[in-house]
Amino acid sequence: MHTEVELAGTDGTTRDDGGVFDGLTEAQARAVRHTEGPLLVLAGPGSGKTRVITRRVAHLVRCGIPPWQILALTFTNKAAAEMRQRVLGLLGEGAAARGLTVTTFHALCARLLRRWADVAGLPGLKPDFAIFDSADQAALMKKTIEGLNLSTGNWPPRSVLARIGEAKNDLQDAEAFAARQHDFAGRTVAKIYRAYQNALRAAGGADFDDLLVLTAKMLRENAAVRRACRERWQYLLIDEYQDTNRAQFVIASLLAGDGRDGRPPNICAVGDPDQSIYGWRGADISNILDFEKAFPGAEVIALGENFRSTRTIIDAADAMIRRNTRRRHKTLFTGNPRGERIDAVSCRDEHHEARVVLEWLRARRAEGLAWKDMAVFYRTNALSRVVEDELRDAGVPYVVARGTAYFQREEIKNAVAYLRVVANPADDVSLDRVVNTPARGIGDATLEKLRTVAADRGAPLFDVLRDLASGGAASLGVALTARAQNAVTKFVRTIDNWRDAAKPGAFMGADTPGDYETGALAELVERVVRESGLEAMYRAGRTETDEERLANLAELVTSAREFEETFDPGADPVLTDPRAAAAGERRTPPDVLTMLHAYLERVTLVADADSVDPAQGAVTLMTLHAAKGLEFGAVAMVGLEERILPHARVAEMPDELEEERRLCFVGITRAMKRLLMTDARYRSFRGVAERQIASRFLAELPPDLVRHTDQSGEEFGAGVGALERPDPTGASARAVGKPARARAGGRALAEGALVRHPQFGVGRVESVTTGQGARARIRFRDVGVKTLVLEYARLEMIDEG
DNA sequence: CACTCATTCCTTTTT
DNA sequence: GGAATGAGTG
Repeated sequence: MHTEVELAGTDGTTRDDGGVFDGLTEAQARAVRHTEGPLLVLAGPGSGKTRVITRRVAHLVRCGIPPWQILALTFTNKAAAEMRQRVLGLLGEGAAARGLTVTTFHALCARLLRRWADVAGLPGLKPDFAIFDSADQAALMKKTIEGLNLSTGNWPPRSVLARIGEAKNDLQDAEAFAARQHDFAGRTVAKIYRAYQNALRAAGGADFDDLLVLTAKMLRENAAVRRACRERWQYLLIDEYQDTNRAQFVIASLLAGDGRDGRPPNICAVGDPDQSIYGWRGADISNILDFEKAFPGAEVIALGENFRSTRTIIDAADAMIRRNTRRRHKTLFTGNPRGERIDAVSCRDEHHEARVVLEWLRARRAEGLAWKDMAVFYRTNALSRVVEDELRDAGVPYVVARGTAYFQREEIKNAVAYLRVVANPADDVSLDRVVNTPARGIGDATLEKLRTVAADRGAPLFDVLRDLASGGAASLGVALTARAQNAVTKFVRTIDNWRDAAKPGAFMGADTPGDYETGALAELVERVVRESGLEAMYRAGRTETDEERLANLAELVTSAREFEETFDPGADPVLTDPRAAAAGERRTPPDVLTMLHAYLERVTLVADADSVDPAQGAVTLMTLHAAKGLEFGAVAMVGLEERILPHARVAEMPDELEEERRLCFVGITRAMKRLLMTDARYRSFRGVAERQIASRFLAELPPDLVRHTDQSGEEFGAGVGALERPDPTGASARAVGKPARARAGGRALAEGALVRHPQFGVGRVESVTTGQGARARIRFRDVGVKTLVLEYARLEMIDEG
């Protein structure tokens, strides 16, 4: 990266020793200068937070602190990468920063656990544990609930997981949780909690929450581990401190110490209580509100001056956020010009809203702003689709910030599941996914028998498969066809072959002394993609999506290669001795299995926000949550309606209103120059148009700062959206889109007709049903056959056929 | 055992 | 509007 350019361009600084203080305000400089003892930096939006953090790290190093004694923690990989990049820019890429640890909470915990799990007395957790993401968690939870003969209808896996997650964030293990439950529902959840943890450990897994909880437990209960960590990291810096939960607070406190050993807690927490938006995930805003209670004698520095936005935007944001009660007073102000008023437009429905947003963005473009300097924010992901359609139809380039999307794709999940089984054959969840994908004759009936054996033995399923492969069905006491047995044997061989290839000291099956060769991991990934049959499976399909899938699999190999190339054992907090790393000493190179673990860790811990890349020349679409920490010249916020922002949940949980207001505050303060906020009078949820009320937050903005136009009564362009335009009265909205006969674009639809779908493109109708919920089966030229509900599918008639 | 078709449910936000 | 699940057929 061009760190030098960036450095000179944004700061005007040089590499001179005094450079770290150049261009800083008095308050910023104080925060940089403070090195010993607890420090809390209350950094308002656009107050130069990142700059302060990076300068502070550079200053510490300049003061003679060895870089490997510094630990900087963030919440996202992107934030970590950015911070590292900027620090390196200040210090130079060379040895000056070697050993500096900049990472996320979750990644740090994963590493610490791998390093010490077996010595720290964490029952059942093996160092090669797999990290279970939310999809894995849900799958395992479903199995667990069914295993207890409970119904997933009464005990929805997602809500049970949410409850257990809350308990975990509060550091209650299954026993502690059980002790607090007195009613039937609570006791049942406690039972599920215990069973879930057992299943998780049996599968050699740890979920996201476990990473934090177990690390907190380990640091608390194991003095040796605690000492080792404290010895290594003497200076602790935590970004977005307002988002820390109880477990993270405990980890931070234990790493910082309480000063009783004669060393002051050198913890620097940076954050803004007004931007705390992860309360639902267990983040505890009291951590930052009561920082001085936890760390007596802490210095507190408020950065209230905003360098990002116009005065209008800052004044509006400040007026709104002042209504919150749970906050630390901090006046927002800016020396920037007043700028334009905020645009607020009331629209007729979501399609009209999308059109309004499009035209507004075009106007900004006409004023000379680049697409990449514009963004659209929304409260829920579901709101993005209509905007996407509009931008796509208009030919406006856009990207949706969905970093996890790539790894959620079926083909990638499959390939990753194979890799996870290679890394850890006990991972039953991943094994379930791949054992018969692609179909290889190991069907449900066969698996059911083998699962029973595994359950009886209390062993992972793969062990049973392996025994079957070597000893035959009779040895397990089950009856299986020879065909099934052969299929299993072949599968086990395949997996074991890969494992052998990845074993320490082995290189693609052959023993290779000496260094780890870059490319070995990518080669393993490539082999898995090919030999698993996944490649052949997607190659067999000839549709465009199959081609896309093949391309994605190829991309996975590339990503593994890139990972290898950028992997730096010296930067790893626990793999190598930091002093040795700092001295540039060569260490034992990692084996392929170690690399595989590290790679899977990386793959599992990606977040949506990680994928935001403003370098592309496109409008960025994202949730308000993902927007935190970013800035754009022009921002459009859609869906400013009651039950959306603030979210409907507030009706039941009034306490959450303040967090919704903070979310709105975060959105507003991302805008540098121009801001548009829209609401729609009618909006469709699950296909039903509902009457909407403008958000109370709009009314909280000082009227003189806003230019409001009400277009909700106006007519707008007919055409594509005509079918589902709701009736203005709302009462008969459903009737409008439900003609007795199947129609598209107002014309009768019959077999053989040629139609266009806004997303799927051109297709021919194969069959059609009439009446309530009329559907048409359409063969699309590009995406294959789809069955669409005519009421919702915005079909355009090309030829009646 | 694999594939196709129909029904159900869905909706916060994410490491 | 669509994904995920479940029933039924070849």
